[in-house]
Amino acid sequence: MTKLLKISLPDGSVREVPQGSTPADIAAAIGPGLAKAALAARVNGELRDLGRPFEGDAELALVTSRDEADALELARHDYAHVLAEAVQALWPGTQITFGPATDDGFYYDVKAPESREPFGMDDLPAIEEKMREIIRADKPLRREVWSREDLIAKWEAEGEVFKAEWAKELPGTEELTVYWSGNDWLDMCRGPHLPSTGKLDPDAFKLMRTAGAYWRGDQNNAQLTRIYGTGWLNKKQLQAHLTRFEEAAKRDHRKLGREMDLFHLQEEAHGSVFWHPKGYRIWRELEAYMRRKMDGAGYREIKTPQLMDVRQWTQSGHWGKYAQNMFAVPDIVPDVDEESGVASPKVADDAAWMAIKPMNCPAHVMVFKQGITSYRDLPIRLGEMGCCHRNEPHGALHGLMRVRQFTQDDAHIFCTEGQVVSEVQAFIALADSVYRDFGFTYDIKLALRPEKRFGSDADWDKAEQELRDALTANGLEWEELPGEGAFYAPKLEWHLTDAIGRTWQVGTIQSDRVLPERLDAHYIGEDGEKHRPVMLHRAIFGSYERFIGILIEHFAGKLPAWLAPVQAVVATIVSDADPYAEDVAAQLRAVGIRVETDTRNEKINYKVREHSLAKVPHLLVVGKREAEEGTVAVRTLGAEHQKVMPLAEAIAMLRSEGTPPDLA
RNA sequence: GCCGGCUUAGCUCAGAUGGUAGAGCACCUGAUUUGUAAUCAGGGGGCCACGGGUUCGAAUCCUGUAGCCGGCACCA
Repeated sequence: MTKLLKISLPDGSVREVPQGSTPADIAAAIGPGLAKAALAARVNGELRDLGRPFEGDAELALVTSRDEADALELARHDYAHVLAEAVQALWPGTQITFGPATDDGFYYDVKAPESREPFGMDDLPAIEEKMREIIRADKPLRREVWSREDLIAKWEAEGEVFKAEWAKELPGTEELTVYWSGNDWLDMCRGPHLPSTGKLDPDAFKLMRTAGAYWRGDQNNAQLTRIYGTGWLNKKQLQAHLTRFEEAAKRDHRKLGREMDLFHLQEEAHGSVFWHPKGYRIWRELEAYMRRKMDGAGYREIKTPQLMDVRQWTQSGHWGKYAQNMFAVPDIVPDVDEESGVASPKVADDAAWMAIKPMNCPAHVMVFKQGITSYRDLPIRLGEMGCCHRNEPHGALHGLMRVRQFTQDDAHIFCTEGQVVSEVQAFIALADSVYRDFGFTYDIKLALRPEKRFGSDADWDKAEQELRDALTANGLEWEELPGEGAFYAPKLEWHLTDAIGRTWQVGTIQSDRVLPERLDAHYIGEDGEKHRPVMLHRAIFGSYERFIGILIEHFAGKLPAWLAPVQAVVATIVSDADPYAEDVAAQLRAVGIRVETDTRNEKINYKVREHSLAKVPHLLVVGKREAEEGTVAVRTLGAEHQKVMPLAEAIAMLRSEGTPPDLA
């Protein structure tokens, strides 16, 4: 007699079913509605196909579209498969590789057949149409276990060199599976999948773009075409996503930077920013804010050279590791032809080379090393608004977010072994207070030792544990990222979440025992002997350029009043009010409010529109009435109506709103 | 750096099939003195990214370079 399997359901009930039963059978037994709605199953917590038989007694939870995270993951994975099937149906000879789900959809990396060019945007509509066909055909997705040899043979027979390569490396110990789409197409895949392509909504996905991607993420390998799509459970979700996508485009800092006249970039200095008066005003406010924060936290600000002899960078290890990303400058005087004024620099073979600093650390160690430091002086916290240059790969440059010249809110804390945890704790608190002031929430990640690194394992163990201890002491949770640390130190990273849910890595603290060693920094301990200090590298904004870019996108250009380049505009309705407008502006200026007047001969509608688009927080409209009564009509950005108030009240309001959060 | 795309006035963009450029906004001038998101009229403005080639003739075709855009790789 065959033994019945006991399947327990989330409601606590237990069903007994014969061997070979599947979650789909249970769903059908419960009711036809559930049978139709079921997309997959969680069997003992593991997400599985509906049609995959139980292997023993189990806890079962059926997954429907109400289990959104699971349902989306399944749908996106299936969209990816359908995408690959569609591309191969349209262009036989296309090689397929991988196609995972992403945060908002899916992609598949493919290689176009030799007979045609790589796929491009123009191909997307045809592929989408073919995908819809496959979805409407409601092809069953069937799991099958294959031997490794059969898989390799299949891929080799079909000229799928990437798939064959991968199959050869799959561990022999694991059960290898394929999924059929109907009876005519299959892909090697761990699964799980929906029961059939018809469970996908043909109107809930959209192919977004194509891009190059390397096979297995290695730039020495073949370049494939990655086809990106966004995929959802229904059309409404897709629409909502596309709207969000447009929203993100509207707040693009490159676009707003031009519209708001904050900065520009140009070919002659690509990757370096030309800050305009309004953009630099934001910078100055941020810098003043950060100085107050750092002064208050016991940092002392220094300024160190832009150019240092390459010897210094060799000693620190940066020249060896990053020379290709550094700007090197020969220490020479170019010949100048007196007549023509033409300079012709020649670099002698024995010329001394200098390099523009790509970071501030070695220079800070040099400052630390001046004189003799006692343990009584520690910790020493040296801060610098350090302007650095890195010759980034050209394809990496992106507006303010990735530049070749940037200024960090940098600092290095030199401390004893025993002070590390409390210094990290203090920094965690400082960073928190800053991010709160800007209205960001964040997640903290701990990046652990990379494969290529300096320093002993014992030191790495200690350094990583100190960071964990500091987080624990501050009652915080974190995620660990193996292999992501810097070559000299593990790091904590602050990942901010902005107003539309995107994340940005900004702040960091790294506990470094390598650089003090390499540059021979020491202090005199209680015992009168020389000791190595630990060096904590840390930044909160990261770089001013990038942080301003993030702020622009976070606030969609509508910066809080304390950061707004122009905090108020006094606009006149009739020219009779001009003298009063100037008087109002003068009074505002006298209390430190950044104000402009607009007395142009234009309609008030025109002025309101223009200053609203310029994202000026407050518009003070004055006409005959206000001039006579000593009032202003205040129109706040985003509001549909205005409020008439006595000038004194308006000044008080603007002063309070324009006060930086740390001074409020 | 790699793959694909793009580059026309300050900005956003039109300019099949080759015949040396156009709109809106912005700017300037004039009129208008206006009550909360575009007043009207006139005017000026372009080495069509840059270099080479094909052609009687190139913004249009070919080619090289640069920058930008979307990714990839990189990110001390």
